Amino acid sequence: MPSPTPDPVRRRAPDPPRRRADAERNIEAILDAALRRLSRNPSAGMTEIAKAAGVGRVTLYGHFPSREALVETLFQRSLDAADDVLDVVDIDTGAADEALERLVRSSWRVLDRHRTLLSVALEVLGPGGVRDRHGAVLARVEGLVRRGQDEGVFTADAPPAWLATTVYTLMHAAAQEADEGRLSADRAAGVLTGTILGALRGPEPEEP
Amino acid sequence: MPSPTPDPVRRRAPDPPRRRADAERNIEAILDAALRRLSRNPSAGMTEIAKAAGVGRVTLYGHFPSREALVETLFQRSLDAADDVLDVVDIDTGAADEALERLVRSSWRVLDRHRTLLSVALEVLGPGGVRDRHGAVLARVEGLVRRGQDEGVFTADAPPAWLATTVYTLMHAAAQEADEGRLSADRAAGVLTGTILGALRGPEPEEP
DNA sequence: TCTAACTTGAACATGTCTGTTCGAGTTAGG
DNA sequence: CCTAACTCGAACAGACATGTTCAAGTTAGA
Repeated sequence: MPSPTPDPVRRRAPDPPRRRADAERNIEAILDAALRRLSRNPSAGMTEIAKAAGVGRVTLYGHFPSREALVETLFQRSLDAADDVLDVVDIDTGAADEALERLVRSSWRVLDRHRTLLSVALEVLGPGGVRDRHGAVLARVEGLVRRGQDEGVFTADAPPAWLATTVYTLMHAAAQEADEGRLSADRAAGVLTGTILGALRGPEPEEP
Repeated sequence: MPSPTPDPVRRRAPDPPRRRADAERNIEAILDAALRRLSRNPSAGMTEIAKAAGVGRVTLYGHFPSREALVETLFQRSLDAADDVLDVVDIDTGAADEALERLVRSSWRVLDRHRTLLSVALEVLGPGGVRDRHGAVLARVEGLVRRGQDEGVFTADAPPAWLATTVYTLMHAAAQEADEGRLSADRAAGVLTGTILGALRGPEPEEP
């Protein structure tokens, strides 16, 4: 049987089906490699991923019964990671614009790895749950935006959902630009937060 | 011979190899359909595109010898269209922020259709020329940004290339949000220009 | 009207991707 | 050290995409 033990992680359930150490290690290697390869090339195949993980193709299928299952796990992991960041950054404390700056500075780099993953998930898993699940994490940012609007530090002329998308989008863009060397890594963080804060502030109204 | 006449357009050369009217019509239909299908699903195949264009698969191959050739034509067309917009919008006239607002309002909708095309071109044509050719049109926006910085209406704390990317990225995002109904079409233009102008203005410095 | 240009479905060769199975070899861990 | 867990290459089946060819039908346009 190529199948080592039941299944790897699914959803937020650790569900630890005592696996051997090497299996555990390989699963990790596979997920890492998959994330890397898929964000570079969204149509990377199982063979390519297995090779990048330094693992046989059969082993890959042993842990993930299908490409879809692999993408699903990857996607869920990505969402969990985002959730963790939002927890750790303590999004509800302090002035909204300062909380946002903390958020941006702490996670724009990580977001890079996950930037193409959303489109892959959309293609493989279908728009069904994907939109909603991704929307759920965006909603947390949206909450922060709304708080900022109440505090008067963000413009109230734009819908919070749009401003949340703006944050997300610009973080992606900065990560990509930095990744391709068009934005120097050390200036990136400062420039990005400046741009985002400006965007959320909106255009200054001419008349009071 | 399934091949009607030489080739369809290539590059900026109209090169009109007298085609019959129906051929001309079909080519147009194919390009339209391809743009539509590919931006919805980047890995759409020739069969899918042909069907969407209401044309036989053989006819499609008659006009475009390969999928790559089709994407290439599509990509070039897209660049040409962008260039035309930049011409028509008269980017070098008036205050920089006003010129930018004209640009955004006139083309954010069109950009929607072309949003996924860049990634398709990257995958099919390779990063080689694609980056440069796309960069060339971005450079024109960058020029406008630089002018705005000189005039003092845009922040000088961020590199012009980054601000140009910001404009491009936010236009994409708005088009997508509007496309999926999360941003009402009538408010979209105003909200988007507000966000972009704010982003280019940057964060207000606390002290003078 | 007459012809060359054009379109078309079917069928084909080729290739790549996905999953699966087999059989034999490693390795973790009690 | 012994066994169950795990890995791996090779080889398979099926699906699907790309191009090509063929032979017969339509249609534009002079």
